[in-house]
Amino acid sequence: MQIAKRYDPAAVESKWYAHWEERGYFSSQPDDREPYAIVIPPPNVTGVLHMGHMLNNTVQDILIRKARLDGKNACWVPGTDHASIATEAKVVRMLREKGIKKSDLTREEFLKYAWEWREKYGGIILQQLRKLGASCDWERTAFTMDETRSAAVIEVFVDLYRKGKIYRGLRMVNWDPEAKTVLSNEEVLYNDEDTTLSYVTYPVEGTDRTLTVATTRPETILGDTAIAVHPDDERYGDLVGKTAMVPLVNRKIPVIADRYVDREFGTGALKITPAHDPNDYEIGVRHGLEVIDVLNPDGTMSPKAEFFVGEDRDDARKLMVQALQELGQLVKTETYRHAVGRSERTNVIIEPRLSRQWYVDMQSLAEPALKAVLEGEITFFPAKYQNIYRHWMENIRDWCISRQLWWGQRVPAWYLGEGEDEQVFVAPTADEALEMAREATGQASLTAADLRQDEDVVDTWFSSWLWPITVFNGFQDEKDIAYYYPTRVLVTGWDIIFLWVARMIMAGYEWKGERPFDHVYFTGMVRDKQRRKMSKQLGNSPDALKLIQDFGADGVRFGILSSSPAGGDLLFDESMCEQGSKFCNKIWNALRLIKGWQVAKETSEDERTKNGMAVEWFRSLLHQMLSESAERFAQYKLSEGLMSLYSFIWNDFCSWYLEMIKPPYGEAIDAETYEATIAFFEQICVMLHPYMPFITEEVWHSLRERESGDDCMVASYPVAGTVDASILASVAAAQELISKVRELRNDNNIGRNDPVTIHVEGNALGLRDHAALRVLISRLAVVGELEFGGDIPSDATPVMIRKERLFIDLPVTIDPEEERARLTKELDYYKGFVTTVERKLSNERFVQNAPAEIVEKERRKLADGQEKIRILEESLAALAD
RNA sequence: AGGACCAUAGCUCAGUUGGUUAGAGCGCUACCUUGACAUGGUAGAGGUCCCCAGUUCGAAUCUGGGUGGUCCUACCA
Repeated sequence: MQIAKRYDPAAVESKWYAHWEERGYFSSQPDDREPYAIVIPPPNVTGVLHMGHMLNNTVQDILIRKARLDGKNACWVPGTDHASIATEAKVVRMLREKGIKKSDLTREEFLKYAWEWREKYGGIILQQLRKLGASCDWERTAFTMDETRSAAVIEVFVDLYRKGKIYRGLRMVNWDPEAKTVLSNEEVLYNDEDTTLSYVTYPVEGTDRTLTVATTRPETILGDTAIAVHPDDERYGDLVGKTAMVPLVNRKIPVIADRYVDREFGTGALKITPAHDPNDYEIGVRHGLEVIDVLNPDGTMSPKAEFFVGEDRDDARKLMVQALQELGQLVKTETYRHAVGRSERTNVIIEPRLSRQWYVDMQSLAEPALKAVLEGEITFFPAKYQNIYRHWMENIRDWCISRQLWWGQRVPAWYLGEGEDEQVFVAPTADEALEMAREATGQASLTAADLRQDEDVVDTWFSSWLWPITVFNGFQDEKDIAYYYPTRVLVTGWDIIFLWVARMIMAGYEWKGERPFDHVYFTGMVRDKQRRKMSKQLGNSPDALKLIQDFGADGVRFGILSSSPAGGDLLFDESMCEQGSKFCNKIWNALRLIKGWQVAKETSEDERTKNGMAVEWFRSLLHQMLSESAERFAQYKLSEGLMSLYSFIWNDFCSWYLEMIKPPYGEAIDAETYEATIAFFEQICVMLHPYMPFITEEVWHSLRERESGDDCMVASYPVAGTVDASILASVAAAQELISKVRELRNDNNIGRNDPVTIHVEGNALGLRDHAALRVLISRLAVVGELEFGGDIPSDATPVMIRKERLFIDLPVTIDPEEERARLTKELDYYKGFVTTVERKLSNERFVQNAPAEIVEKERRKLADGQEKIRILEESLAALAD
């Protein structure tokens, strides 16, 4: 069989992905097997694959492929999120480029454009996931805004309303002036930023004094309705109750006293703008102050400001400062650093705004969700996120769920009447709402036209939090949900622990009475080598698809996983992908080597003996590997698992095992060893498959002819068997000896194929009785003669392996000085070693208190060390002769 | 301001309930084109386990304090 010289990922990957899909390996239906379900964190429907997705989905694919190989009914449900703010913003921008303003469109017209956009771009990211090898059940692809998911959202909204857990409230909210919608607290990100603190004076009527306040928002002065000082502040006590004058607008406002004011900050006097600051609002309520909203929803100054109307808040701020300066009411300005809240989606500065919105009362939802995590019903990996989770859950605040957008599920609330008389009817449909309205009012003549449906949609996360239930159509149909739910593990970034993870847990208990998943695996942030976040602005985010092109999907999967323990940030470096593609090449070349061998029925006895041992040795090693890897999977130590496989394949399999059994040039290998080797390679393929699915499938098929349906992806994961410790030990000793010989060759410039002689003292390493070991050493160390007894040449180099001595006789004479130096260095090491052990053992308290086995171990260490010193000194003395 | 987590080789990280004069991968250095692979091989250098104190026969590991970092929450005129 002719095998290409180079591994060609591109061709291999598309071939096998199509094959798997065609065979239906990705799809899952309930059956008698144990279910293993994962729901994907749905990427934004208009998004493109970035490094975060690559990490996240590689992890999920590894877990799901491993489960499949373990014989479980693996089901990975893919889908996308409608991401109302982000998508609506994109559609608005697209329309603007076409010269269409959103404000000129009706809701229906806009939604038509949005759906078109979604049809066109909505599948891109899912196509890209295929390139990565993701083995999702594509037939189950869901969308948070499709019919099933939307119906669930409405059902849940109505259900919560009827339970009294959803209400409407007038509050200060986080307003995004670009998206022109309210946001939840979790969608606002705070960062320290430099701003200017302006000191402004207000004249106080009936006195010749002024009050100076410090503010970062001079433009909101136009909406001031009071000045507050601390009641115990002696500086201002006599001014409380007097009237101050707002600059420019010349409005008369009271000077009030309130304990909220911090006497230490600024001047100790605080301007109160109830419309534009949450604390000012509270103070306003306490003192019955007027609320003057000087801003429009888009962040420009409203007519109520009287000045700078129509100017953006930033421009208005500058104009205001200028105006104050001209009036002589600006005392000074200074730079001030404080936390500024920005919209997670649009990155604009959040504007506090008073408005009426829908809220979910979180208290009762949070209780079982908190308990589940604290009591270990749901386990977090890594565990440290439990603390963060607990802290948030114990201090949870109500969730603002309405959004002033069109792209999303419309709030199922209908209103009758205006103002004070307004009545609300929450129902799944307009008809039911109408029925309710007729009943409530006793007016059978009411028609649909009398009711107005709420204009808002619900928060995207209000559909996402139902995801583990709705992807299995869990509000309509029992079949799938009963089988797959709870899912096994959720894999997601820790940054959405509150936005998503916590809320899914709440929803799980609220509607299914059960956890949505057993485990949560938190991935870290993907950063660049300098630990900077990947971002478009910095241009440090590599093109995911180009990486796959350059290194192959397997190479990229290797690179992205090889240094990213759960919860830890991933410092992405392309060179890790390169290492992955080199690894593919290594595996590929092992295949080429094996497939290049001639197989014979009969080979020499030496060969068969040696190979028999090599096969048994490697079998033990493989079993050891398997039992270790089970624990690693259970603990989600995936990168460790990959790295140990890497070393197992590269070092143990390629560098040792294959070299051990490699037939001499021009000769053939015996059929038995050959078959065993093919079987080993197959098991290696299966073990590596979850990490690197493509090359393993290709190698699997190159190893031998297969019947249709005999694919690596659906093979059985090997089971750990017994480990022969004695064979591992004797081969390890042989490896040590072989390395010593190589080291000596290297140090003395002796060619790889120049034979050396080894003199064995006594029965060192049991070599007298172990033919296989003798052949092995002779072959790998290129030993001409292996001699027992007889005279040992005085210039032969002694080496210590396991307390036993052998002499390596090189075809050149070693410089006695260099040899002395080498031996002295080794002697020094052991002397130091023995000293520390002796010190320990001569300490009576150690001998008394330490466990017997530890003391015994130390005694053995001492004896071994002393023996080595004896031999080394002997050798040094011999050298002196 | 309160809290969480972290600090081990140049870099990224392992290091079980305290018990190898501290490990891996990458990188670095030297040598080697040999017949699967130079996308390779052989070897080497490189660490006061952040600092100080304590507990202990014994501390990278446990406790306290300090320093530095990351993050969360709340507030911030």
